[in-house]
Amino acid sequence: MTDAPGKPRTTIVTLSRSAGVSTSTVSRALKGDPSISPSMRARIAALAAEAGYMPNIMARTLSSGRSGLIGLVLGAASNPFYAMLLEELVRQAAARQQRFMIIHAGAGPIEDSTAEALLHYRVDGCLITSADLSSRAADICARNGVPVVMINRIPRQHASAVSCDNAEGGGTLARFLRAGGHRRAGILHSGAGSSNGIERERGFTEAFTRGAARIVFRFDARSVYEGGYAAGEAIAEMPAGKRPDCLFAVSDIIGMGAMDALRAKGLRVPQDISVVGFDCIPDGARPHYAITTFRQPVAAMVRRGLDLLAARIGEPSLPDEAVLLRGEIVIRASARQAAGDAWDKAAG
Amino acid sequence: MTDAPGKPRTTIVTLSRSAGVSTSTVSRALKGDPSISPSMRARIAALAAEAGYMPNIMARTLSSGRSGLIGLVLGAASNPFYAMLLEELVRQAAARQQRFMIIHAGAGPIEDSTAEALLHYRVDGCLITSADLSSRAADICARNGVPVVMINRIPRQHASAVSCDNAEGGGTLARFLRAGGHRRAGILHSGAGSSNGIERERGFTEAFTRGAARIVFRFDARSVYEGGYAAGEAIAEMPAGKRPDCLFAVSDIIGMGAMDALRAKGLRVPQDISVVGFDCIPDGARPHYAITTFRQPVAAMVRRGLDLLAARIGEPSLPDEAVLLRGEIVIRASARQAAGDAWDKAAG
DNA sequence: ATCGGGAACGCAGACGTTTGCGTGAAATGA
DNA sequence: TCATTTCACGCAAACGTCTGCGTTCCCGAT
Repeated sequence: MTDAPGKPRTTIVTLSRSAGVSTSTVSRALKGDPSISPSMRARIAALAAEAGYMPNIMARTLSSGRSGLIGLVLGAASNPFYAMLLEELVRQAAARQQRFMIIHAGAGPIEDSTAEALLHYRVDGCLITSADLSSRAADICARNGVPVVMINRIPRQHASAVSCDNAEGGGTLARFLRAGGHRRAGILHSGAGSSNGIERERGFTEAFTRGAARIVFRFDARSVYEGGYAAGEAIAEMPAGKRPDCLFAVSDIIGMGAMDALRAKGLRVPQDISVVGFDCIPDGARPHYAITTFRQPVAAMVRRGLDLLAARIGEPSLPDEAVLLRGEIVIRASARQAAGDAWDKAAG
Repeated sequence: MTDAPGKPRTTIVTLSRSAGVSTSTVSRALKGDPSISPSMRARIAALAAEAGYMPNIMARTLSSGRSGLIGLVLGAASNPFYAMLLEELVRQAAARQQRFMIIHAGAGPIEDSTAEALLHYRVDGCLITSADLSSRAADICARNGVPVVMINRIPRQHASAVSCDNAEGGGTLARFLRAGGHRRAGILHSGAGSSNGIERERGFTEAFTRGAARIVFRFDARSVYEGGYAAGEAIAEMPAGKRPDCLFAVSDIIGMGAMDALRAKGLRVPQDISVVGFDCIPDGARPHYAITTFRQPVAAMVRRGLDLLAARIGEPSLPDEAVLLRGEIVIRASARQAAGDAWDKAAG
């Protein structure tokens, strides 16, 4: 079965024999069952440590139904935001003794056979982080009673979700731009498939369009740098009078593309046109971009997401829940702002 | 145990009963054992499909010792190269009916408890993609007979590896730069901990330093954008006569940082100084950078890596193997080149 | 002296698959 | 026609852990 040479992995049975007790006692002792005497518990713990005992999770899963495995659907890695999210997820999950099984990574659609793997492995729950609205994995989970939590996404039926308050973020950015004297905004969105983008744009538009201020330009940048770049080129082509005086990109990566295109065409950012983004990805902090943006509270989002999932794994009948976390504006050099600190006060 | 309400998951036992045969027959029929008659096989397959049967991998693992899970150690996601790698890995693994369990992601060290999870879950093998030389996970695997394959890394003891021919890549870049008339090179390396960087630098130096050409500058850019930026600033400070006339960054991300810094300080790339990188990450193709680089054959590397691993899972006694794949230079605008197509000929 | 009641463990079945050995029956060869 | 294969399938023992029920022993309270 395993490697022929004589290493009979130490198991609970091995331990029970060398301790002269039953396997059930060993099992219970190892997980701190109060019905085992402290002395016995200590003795078994010592034995286990000495023998280098490693529990066989597969066996545990088979017996108890709990695998400690969480299915993970990851968004397009071309957006550094998901890289951030991934690292934070893995870190926090490990601290909770949970591991991720990757179901999918990338922009493409999820094949059925892939999504079903999630059932084969009896994952305890499933985490979906993808702005993409359609998700086969979520359906399969829902049909089979596997709790689903979405991070960075608006909840769908049969799923809990935690995301940043996208509308509020868009609104904050809009107020900042207005305070900086901008009245003609362009919006670089990411199509109808992205729930985040839709919310951000809604919040922005509502807060921006007061008085004479209006949205004078919209462009579908598809959540990729190239899309933003194309938008920037289009804007640069416009006659100076028609051009927006500021740009709201629903994600930093788009905004960065736009900035590069504008500059390549000879326009100055922020002197000729201001640009703000969303997400606060590390790349946006580089001096070359220094993009003003809205930071999503990634660590907190991950923590709440994992909490939500853990709760539903423990008690599957819990109702779906959507939590919105507040982010914060990060002011950098890519957008002109009002003189003095008027904004600081207004921001409260 | 599972959800109380009446859904008794269809198992092999269920199927065996409704088919009126033994469980062993069902098991064998489902996996195409030739000792089962075609008619029986068809009948059982139909039954399984109809009942929506899903094998319980945990039970299979317990019995057969093979989990179909591969442990994955991922490098720092701040380098987009690993994002590329991840997507390709997940895609190809899924096609082979294999899944990844994430052991670690990011730059930080791997905790022991994390690495041991890999034993708890009885992973069939382990894939390590990280330029970082030290790796706790590899040791643990080696000690427990779990095959290890490293991608994008020089092999260590007890591990197979597949990587791009880094030295050859460095050499190619060096010859390209020489052909472009450069004689004073600066090298932006990533410290002694990166086996890739070391090889790339070695190959570059050997090919570049002929005749009057020499390496006039070295800088540890730690594989991050900021490191490259710092290097660029340092170079811009140098008196014009002392400055290198070209820069070899052992990874694109470093080179991009350097380019931004040089330009911010008023130097022109490539007019004042040429810059070449390594990896061919998508970001480097952006018009703003257009960095000349060396493309690693990622898809092929992943394929060979998975092959290597599969072979060793099947036959653990196979000796370690190191495979080097040839990459190709990608010429863009960040480096001056010789007039005409002299290079094309010389490259062969 | 009897009884009720924890405390501390042991028994044994279950979880769902896999697999080494059978074992009848049909097919083959002489 | 009989011995020998080959075919197709069944038996049952793992795999390692969990857990619902006992069972024993010891104590303090009647």
